[in-house]
Amino acid sequence: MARRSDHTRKELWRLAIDASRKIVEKEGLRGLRARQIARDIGYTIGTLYNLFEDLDDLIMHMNGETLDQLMEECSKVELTQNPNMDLERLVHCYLSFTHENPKVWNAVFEHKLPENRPVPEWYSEKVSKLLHIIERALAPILSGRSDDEIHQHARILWMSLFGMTVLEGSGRLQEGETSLMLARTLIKTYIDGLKNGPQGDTSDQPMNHGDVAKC
Amino acid sequence: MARRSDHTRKELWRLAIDASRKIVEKEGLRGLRARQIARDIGYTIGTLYNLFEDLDDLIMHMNGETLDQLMEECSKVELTQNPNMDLERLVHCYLSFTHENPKVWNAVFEHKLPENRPVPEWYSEKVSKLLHIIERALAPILSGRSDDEIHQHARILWMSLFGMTVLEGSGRLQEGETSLMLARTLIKTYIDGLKNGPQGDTSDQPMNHGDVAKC
DNA sequence: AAATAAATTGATCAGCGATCAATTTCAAGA
DNA sequence: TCTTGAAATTGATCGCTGATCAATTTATTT
Repeated sequence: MARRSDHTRKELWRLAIDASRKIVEKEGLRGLRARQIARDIGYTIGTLYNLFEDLDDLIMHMNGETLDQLMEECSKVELTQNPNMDLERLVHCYLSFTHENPKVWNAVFEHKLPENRPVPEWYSEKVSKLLHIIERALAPILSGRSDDEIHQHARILWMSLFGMTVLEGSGRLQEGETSLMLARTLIKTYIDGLKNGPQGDTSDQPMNHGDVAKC
Repeated sequence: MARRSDHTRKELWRLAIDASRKIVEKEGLRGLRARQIARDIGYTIGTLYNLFEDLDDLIMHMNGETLDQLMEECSKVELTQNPNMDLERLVHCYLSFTHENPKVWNAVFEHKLPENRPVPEWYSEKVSKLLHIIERALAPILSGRSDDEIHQHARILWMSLFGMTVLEGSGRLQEGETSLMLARTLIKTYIDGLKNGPQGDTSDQPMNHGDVAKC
């Protein structure tokens, strides 16, 4: 009963990813099954494997779209030249998104490619673009410093936020604790540190990797 | 061929967890199979399921022991009253551990309990103990502030570090970028922010959860 | 020695991701 | 309009997986 003209390859791709997202929304990444996806879109497993290399591939594309969506939201934040305010808004945006799509967002970091399988370039690029927004917001405060340094601080904030949402997503926050609260305090404190910190004392900041000391 | 007196329950428990750790060290959490564990310890699956509720239970215990080990390492760090130095040392300790046991450490956050299955209390307690070390190191700098606030800052730093190691573990760091570098910069900047930050402007810090603003 | 409790086995189940020969569909060429 | 070949689709099939549980074996208690 092949039905080649029911849907184009692109349409099928959309159907599959949308169906996957819906499953993940309900059941989490753990509940995602190839057979269920196929059933939901009215095709068989074989077709699914004609569209995607394997489930990992499908998940990467689903997560990639999640990053796209977050990117789109964050792009709506108009940057002033006030890093405090800009970052506050970006954080709001970020956390609103993760709160509205908790399971889908969790899937982004819950999923791990098998050993020795590299993260596709197109995926890394999506992450880079998100980082670039933070960099632009952070830049005014670091006008005197190198691009590398700005980049590093942006990444630190990004990773920190990331850590919060990971722990929030796995239910590790405490009673009355919100990632929004935590993130606000982080941003505020970190920016204070950037503003007021001893700029001279950065002797070993650039490039001393490798020599991780023993405890 | 039941061999009740070959090993006590506790010995079997040890064997199983040690075998699991060895598998994870080599293959990562993805490669952990009940049958393989059973084979490695010279028993059958049935026995494994007599020891643990299910694989999730076993993994939780394995990860719990990983937290214990990290705790033990961090406990060796003698705290001076210099937060900068103390945290630097703790971070070294933390990152040394994660670098020496990358896959085992990854398993701690890669694993997720099924929906609606709460994190066991004994597990959360292990995390709390680790946090408490950071709190103690951070306390001198925040002598004037409430315990809650100290606690919050400690948790923020913990979660931030966590985020870095997660991303490092999944190979998302850049060329020439080390979590040690990033963590150092984070700690330094954050502590600067705590020292020099506008202490009066903490109006909305305690308790305003719930109202996550729209983007 | 008998009875009881605990540990251990391994066949078994339902389900999984993945594969691939066979089939069906569609579009292009004669 | 008929033929042909490429692409899409199917579904049976494979080798796994985590989990279950009646039957068996062992150790302890009475």
